[in-house]
Amino acid sequence: MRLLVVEDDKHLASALKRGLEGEGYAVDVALDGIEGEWLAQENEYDAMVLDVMLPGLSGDELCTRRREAGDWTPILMLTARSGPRQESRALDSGADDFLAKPFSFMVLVARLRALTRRGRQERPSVLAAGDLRLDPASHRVWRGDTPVELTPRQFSMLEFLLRRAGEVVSKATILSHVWDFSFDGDPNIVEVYVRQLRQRIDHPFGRASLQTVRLVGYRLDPDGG
Amino acid sequence: MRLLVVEDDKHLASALKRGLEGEGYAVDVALDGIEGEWLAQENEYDAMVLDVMLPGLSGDELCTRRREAGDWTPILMLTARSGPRQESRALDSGADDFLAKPFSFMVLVARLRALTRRGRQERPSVLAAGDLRLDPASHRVWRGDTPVELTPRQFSMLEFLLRRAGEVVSKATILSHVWDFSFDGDPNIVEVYVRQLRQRIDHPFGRASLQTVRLVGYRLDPDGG
DNA sequence: GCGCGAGTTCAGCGGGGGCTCAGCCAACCC
DNA sequence: GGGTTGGCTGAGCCCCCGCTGAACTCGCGC
Repeated sequence: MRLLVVEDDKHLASALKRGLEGEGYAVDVALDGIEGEWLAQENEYDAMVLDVMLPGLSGDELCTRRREAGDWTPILMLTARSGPRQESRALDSGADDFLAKPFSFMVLVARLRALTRRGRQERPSVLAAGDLRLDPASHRVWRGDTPVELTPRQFSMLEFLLRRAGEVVSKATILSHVWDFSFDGDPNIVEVYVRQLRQRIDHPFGRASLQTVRLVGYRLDPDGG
Repeated sequence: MRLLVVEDDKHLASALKRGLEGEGYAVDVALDGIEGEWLAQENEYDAMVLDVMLPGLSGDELCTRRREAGDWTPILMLTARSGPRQESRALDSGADDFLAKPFSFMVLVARLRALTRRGRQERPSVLAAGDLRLDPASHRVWRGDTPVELTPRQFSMLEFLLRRAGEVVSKATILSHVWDFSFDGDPNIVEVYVRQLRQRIDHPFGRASLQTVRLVGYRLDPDGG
């Protein structure tokens, strides 16, 4: 069982490391969000413990970004004080559990054990909106029972839209998440791919799941159109 | 299947490496305990073979420390002489099995096979995708009733793909699991082996079980094509 | 030594996916 | 209705990725 602890308070961080190692975990520690994200990208952990307040990249953001990257490692968030605001934000961003500081070490261990036992199986293996389904692992898409062929870029864009089904997503957001950060080409590319997606997941089936919200962006109907 | 061998006798170490690679394992070698611990920390092996007597850090100590770090990779310990003292120390330190020098290579392979089989919870003895079957123990492959001849590396790659049937696996993932860490050659090698596999398990049977997912990787059809 | 087979490297190719662009159309405002 | 703005469309170019065949190395057995 390998854990990642992201905590900027050095004292707490080393205490957690020693304590959790005593419980039989292998523990990696990062002192800020940037380093944490790097480690999370490069390694496969059985669970992560994130502080909400972090320099560089907050726990919330880090959590969101891991989920967007398709990483469903169990995440336990440490919130500064038991404020319902922080707690709900933590869960919204995709955390599996949270713990308010100050906390008892035994409670932390118990929660972690629950998380790692629950483990990996119940990650949403398939994203869906109505009868539109996408499986990130096998890289395949269906409308109902009909398989749909998509190019990698089309797939990546649909995956992103599905993770935000029901929300309106701006073209800029799509650009920055689906295209490389350094992309500085014609933003029209988003429209081009919207069209390609519609031609593959909507038109042949007489649907309209991918809606235009003029001047704002696009919205994927969570019911599939 | 990836192994770590920690053995300070260079002659024996390289013999083990070659022999085990001939059995289809990817093998990393460390010549002392320190290097061994480093590699064990940084990588996830399917089993480790440790010599008891090692410069730097003895096999016993290394074993103990891996267990303390929460690493329960199956460990086979090589003891210098069949002394009950060494054997019991080996098992006490958390090893799963031991073998007294001098030993027969066939016995080593058999014990390793038992360990890696036991390791993950009761994996099926025969891997299959549709009518494509692979038996890790006897090292044989069939398409339907027709036996298929594969070289060790081809076999190892097919075994890995079968264990992840249905998923898309990237070339980098394949490289790191089927080749050992010191390999830094042309990644094109994966494409070459994909082609060889297709020529043996697909083309003669008019199948297409090994699919290319452009820019992402390869996927073995869990139904065999 | 010689031949063989496995593993690896390499260069060329062919196609398809990514992206651009210019023109068209629909919506909104006056 | 006319103008303006933003989104849609279809064609086309280009380059990257994956495929392929052949050559080379190395170890091993005869």
